[in-house]
Amino acid sequence: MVRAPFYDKTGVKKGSWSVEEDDKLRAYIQTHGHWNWRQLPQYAGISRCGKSCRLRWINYLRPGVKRGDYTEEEKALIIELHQKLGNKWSLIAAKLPGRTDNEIKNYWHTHIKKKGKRHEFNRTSSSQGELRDHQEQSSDHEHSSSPSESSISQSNCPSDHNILESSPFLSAVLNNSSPSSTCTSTTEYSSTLSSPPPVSTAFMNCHADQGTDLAPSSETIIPDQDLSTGDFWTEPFLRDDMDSSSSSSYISFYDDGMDLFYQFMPTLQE
DNA sequence: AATTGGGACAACCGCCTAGTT
DNA sequence: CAACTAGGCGGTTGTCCCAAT
Repeated sequence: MVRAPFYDKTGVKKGSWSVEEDDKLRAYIQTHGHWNWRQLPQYAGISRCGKSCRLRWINYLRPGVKRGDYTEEEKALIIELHQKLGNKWSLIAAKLPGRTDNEIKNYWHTHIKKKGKRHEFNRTSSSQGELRDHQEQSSDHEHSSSPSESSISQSNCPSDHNILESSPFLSAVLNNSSPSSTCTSTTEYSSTLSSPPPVSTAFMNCHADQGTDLAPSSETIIPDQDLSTGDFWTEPFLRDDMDSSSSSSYISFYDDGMDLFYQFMPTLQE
């Protein structure tokens, strides 16, 4: 299920995370916050790239991440929000406490989309010759989003109320449209949790830890030794409290012929 | 019992955007 | 204003698990 650990040519570890790595990352972030993802692995003593650390923290290690089966409310909400937002997984995740965009994305691709295709197939095989061309198009070009598909979606997709009215939970969540009203998206969570210590404190903490378990290993590159390369080792102590999730307006779009799926969505709620 | 094919999901990759210089 | 950097997002891949054959 996970990729076997290996080291790339630059010495960066890839693949599945070990318990030890998880512990190091968790301990470091809980102590210092993630003041700079790219430099964090150096100080945490992890041979990973910053992106990998960020992903691991956001999706698995940070407190409050919910694992396991989805509730009926969550399933319905995912469907509903995907209908509204398209593949904006981070926005969808923002409405699902404890769920991450990656997890929702996986869930969608494995569970819901599959269901939708089944319904689509049943409908195709039962009759509806006029839809055949469109459906073949949908399956052959999964990421197309033609105007014709959108128009079909607009005219035939079920009302939001089908779901909303069936679930007080959904109503409550969806009616609360303010991005700042919840703190569940990856972006928002990092904004709130990661408020780093004051710069000087963070700096002192990091260097005070050089001799501890949290210090970089002797093999790791100390950032200020490598400034001449002109790469990302620049200003390390930046605030990380920008909230980008609320700034991006999105254009609702649908892929994979999902508009047809939405036609049958009410029947998927069982 | 062995094989196989699909499901599930953790992780990676590449691109985009916002902020900074 | 252009170039650069970091963070974030969405798409895709790799691999384990398990049911079907």
